[in-house]
Amino acid sequence: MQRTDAFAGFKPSGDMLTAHLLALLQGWTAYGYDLVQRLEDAGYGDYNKGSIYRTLRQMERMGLVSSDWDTSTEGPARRMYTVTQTGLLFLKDWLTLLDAHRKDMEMLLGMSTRPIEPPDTHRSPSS
Amino acid sequence: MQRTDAFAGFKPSGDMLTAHLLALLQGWTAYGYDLVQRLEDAGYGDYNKGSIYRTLRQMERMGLVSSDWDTSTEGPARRMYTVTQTGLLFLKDWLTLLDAHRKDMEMLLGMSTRPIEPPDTHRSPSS
DNA sequence: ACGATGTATATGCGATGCGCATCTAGGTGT
DNA sequence: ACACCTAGATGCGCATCGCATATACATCGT
Repeated sequence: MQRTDAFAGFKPSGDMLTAHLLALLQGWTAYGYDLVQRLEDAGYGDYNKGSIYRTLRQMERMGLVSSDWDTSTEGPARRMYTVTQTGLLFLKDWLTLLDAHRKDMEMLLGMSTRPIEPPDTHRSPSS
Repeated sequence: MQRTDAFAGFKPSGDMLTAHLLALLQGWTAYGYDLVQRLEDAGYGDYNKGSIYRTLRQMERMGLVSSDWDTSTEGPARRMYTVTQTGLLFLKDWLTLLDAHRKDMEMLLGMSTRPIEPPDTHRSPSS
């Protein structure tokens, strides 16, 4: 997390990448290279190629997906990933957390999603 | 990110903590100890005490907040934080990103926010 | 036969982030 | 003198991540 100005070059990763991958995998099996390209083409964040492979393996260690090799196609073997029930629960929990966080934000920012305007001068009522 | 089962003991941090702190600071000044307690009491995630102080300093390095010492009160001096315009922009961008991510998720999960049910047996139509 | 290119996965390195525990230090009460 | 509360900060060890690079199989052109 070190986008220089406000979010310039933000690269989501970690939990967000995990969520993206789980969502892409939900209902189908897929392999890494395909996911890399789909994330790239669809413009869902510009993730790092290596991070995607590593995150998939990590997700497997966490039990969110399972994998096995597919040698039936031409070209190099593909590691096919399938979402587990734990993975689906994780995805559900992630969305729940997102909503809770969003609600927290709205609460803290004044009960409504009014746009945030930078004040010309900030007040400081000092506790 | 290594909650064992689905999200057990999830501790949001990084961007989420930054967002929480910015939201708490928006419109007022505050100091770390106060923020620690407010986050704790309000149940906005159970953040680590040390992480909060370090995140605040990091936010300052990023230009999201500015700080100066307050020695006017009794007790040890307090480092008072104030949100900058960059901080407000960051907060706005964060919420925009959250919404975009949420929309991505809905899109990928089938155009609706239908609850995700773990299937009793998962299908694998293979590519 | 052989090198270039495309497909597919993985890892080493250096930097950063974070949880946990601990430390410093001032102030208050007994 | 001592315990306790307030307030902020740091050292250690581990995980994460971007970037670059490595490995390997297959296809195509010459």
